Amino acid sequence: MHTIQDVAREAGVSTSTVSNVLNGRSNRMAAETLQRVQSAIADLKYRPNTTARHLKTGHTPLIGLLVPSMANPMYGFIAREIEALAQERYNFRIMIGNTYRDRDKENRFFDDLLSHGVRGVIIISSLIDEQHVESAADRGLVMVSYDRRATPNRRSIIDHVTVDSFESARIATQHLIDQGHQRLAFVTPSGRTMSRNEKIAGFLAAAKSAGLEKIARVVEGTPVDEYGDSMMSEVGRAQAVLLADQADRPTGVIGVNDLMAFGLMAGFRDAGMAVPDDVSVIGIDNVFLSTLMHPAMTSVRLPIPEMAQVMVERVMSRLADPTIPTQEFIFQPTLVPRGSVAPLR
Amino acid sequence: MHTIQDVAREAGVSTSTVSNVLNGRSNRMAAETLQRVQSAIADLKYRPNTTARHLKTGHTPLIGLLVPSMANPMYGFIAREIEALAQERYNFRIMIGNTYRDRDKENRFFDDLLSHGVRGVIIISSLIDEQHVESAADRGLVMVSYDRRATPNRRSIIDHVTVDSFESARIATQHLIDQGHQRLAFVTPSGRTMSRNEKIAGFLAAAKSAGLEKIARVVEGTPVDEYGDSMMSEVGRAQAVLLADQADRPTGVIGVNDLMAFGLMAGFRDAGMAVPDDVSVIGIDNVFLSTLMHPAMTSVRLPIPEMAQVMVERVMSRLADPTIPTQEFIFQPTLVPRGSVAPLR
DNA sequence: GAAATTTAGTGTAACGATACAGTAAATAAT
DNA sequence: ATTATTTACTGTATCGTTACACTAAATTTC
Repeated sequence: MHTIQDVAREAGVSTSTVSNVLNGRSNRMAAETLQRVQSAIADLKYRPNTTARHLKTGHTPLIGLLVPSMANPMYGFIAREIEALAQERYNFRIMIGNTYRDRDKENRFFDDLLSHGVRGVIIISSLIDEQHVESAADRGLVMVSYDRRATPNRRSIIDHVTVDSFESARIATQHLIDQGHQRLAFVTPSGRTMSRNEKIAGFLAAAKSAGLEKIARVVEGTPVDEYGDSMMSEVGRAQAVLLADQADRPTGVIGVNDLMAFGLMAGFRDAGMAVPDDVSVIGIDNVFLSTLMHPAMTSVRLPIPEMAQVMVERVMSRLADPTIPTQEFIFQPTLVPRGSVAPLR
Repeated sequence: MHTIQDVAREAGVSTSTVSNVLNGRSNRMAAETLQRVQSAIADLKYRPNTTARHLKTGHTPLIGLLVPSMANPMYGFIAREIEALAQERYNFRIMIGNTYRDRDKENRFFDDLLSHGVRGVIIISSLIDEQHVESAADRGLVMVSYDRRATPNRRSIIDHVTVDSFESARIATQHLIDQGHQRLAFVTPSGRTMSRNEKIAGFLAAAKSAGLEKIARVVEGTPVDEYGDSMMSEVGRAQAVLLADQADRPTGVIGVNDLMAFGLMAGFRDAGMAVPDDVSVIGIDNVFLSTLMHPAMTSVRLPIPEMAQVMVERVMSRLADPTIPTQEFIFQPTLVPRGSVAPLR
């Protein structure tokens, strides 16, 4: 690996001049000098040392990305979008970590990010309490949070980019109601997150507006542990078997997300029920796998590419100018009807 | 953020002494001094600047991870395993990138890794030609390659950790043969990778040993573009529809991987065929979603956690001592029978 | 009791870049 | 013709660490 000094020597100029070339200040030199420096750079295949740059400037072309689990196809999809945008549009790379919705793991990642000098962070976490995220922002991190609403009437020091979770569950529920379903259930793993709470509220609101609030049920399964969300489906599967066994079993079931709903479909089948003939199932996320299920699963689409774009733009803008006020961006979900929901017989 | 100087001042010692404490050379000082430094560190909540450390020592606790696409659940799973191990066991973080099986993207990532001073790299890529990977290793990267065999009779400068792809396809095919299937097809997207080639060979070998080589067919679909492997299933789906339309259509079909096989199952259903009654389908990878399919999909398990562990251990060992000779690690796959394969009627 | 060794530190030059002040020569202004 | 300004650079301190050479005092050895 060559250094800027090698280039300077090769081109017969000072390191300052090479640095100027590197940083686009070529107006300060003769065209011929620029040429010489450029060919020296090319000849030596010189690439600036990001670490040294960083130490001097305080900036590093890296952003942190915290996801609950990369093994969850939804987060894999979001991560892919974010990485691609950051890389192609801004030449930034991604430092990624699994946090398993664990506050301590999140905190440890913040520490590492700080010690690496990384200042831009996108965090996918929907833990109820975001105190630790706020205090990480206090320590200098430029934070964009996904899947969480801002606290109302309170100026936050972090950006929030989220889908309207209330609405996503509401339209899923409404879809079931529109198909004549009355005995409704919403299934979630145990352990409350902000988006889960909102979805529950959306579910309940839809049920209530149809006069169904008395029989609408929120079913809380076992917790989803750190093994990253393959558990999610298993929880759904187990709950479906339990639900199927009940006399007044629901005819329309909403999964807190697609993985849960996949599990629900499998579980109902395990219990001898047909989807959608005996029970309708709907998920939220619209991961690409929904179309591969049998029947293809009805779901609620989240505009991930659009949201990823806003998240990346936001970190980048606020990294460039930290005085920009934070904002909350709320995206609207849309229903994607497929085969797992049928009219009530 | 405090620096080592702040700590030195606070503790009333030199920065050298603080550095010694930081690097575990506490034998060189009085117990009382160690105490003072430690409490200064705690009081100031001091954390060493990784960047400055790196510039000085040439080491950075970061490894690069190249995956074709994080949106592919298989790679998400592998990435999760690798990240967790690197973090928990070695306190290393991960710089990740999607490469879409594109040599230029891989090369650009190598450049960035080098400029960031990252030396340990795990690359998941199975491009036929690994010249560029070798030359990245020449430039100083400690490489561990997944899903590729080493070139026979040739000492490589990169480690290879892979499942026996030939065998994975062979046992999948043999399973179909054992169930009485004779008209076999192996479906892959167009574009050859090393592991795809080996799987094709394994498929053909199994067919041949059963005297079926004349009718065994390798079906190559359209290419899978950069949109990261949701395409994979779509290719399978389209090919299944095409296959279903043929008079001598296969009764046993192997997908190059689970995503492909998911698509195949969906496509056969689209064409009015029942799985497994009319056609048996088997995948390779055994992603957790296989169990959620209807019917649950038979697949071939790859020992990912074990492989991830070897990969991480290998980068770490060779990072510590680059003179360690490279090795090839080949893991054996196992059949996981489920419901998508049935005896030929 | 002098010399040798150990203990408990310290001082300073790097690592590879950039920022900023400085400068010599060329050109422009009056 | 003198001064002012612009052009085209260069020198050096600095970012936060660590490595290594160094030292003064205390202890051990002979």
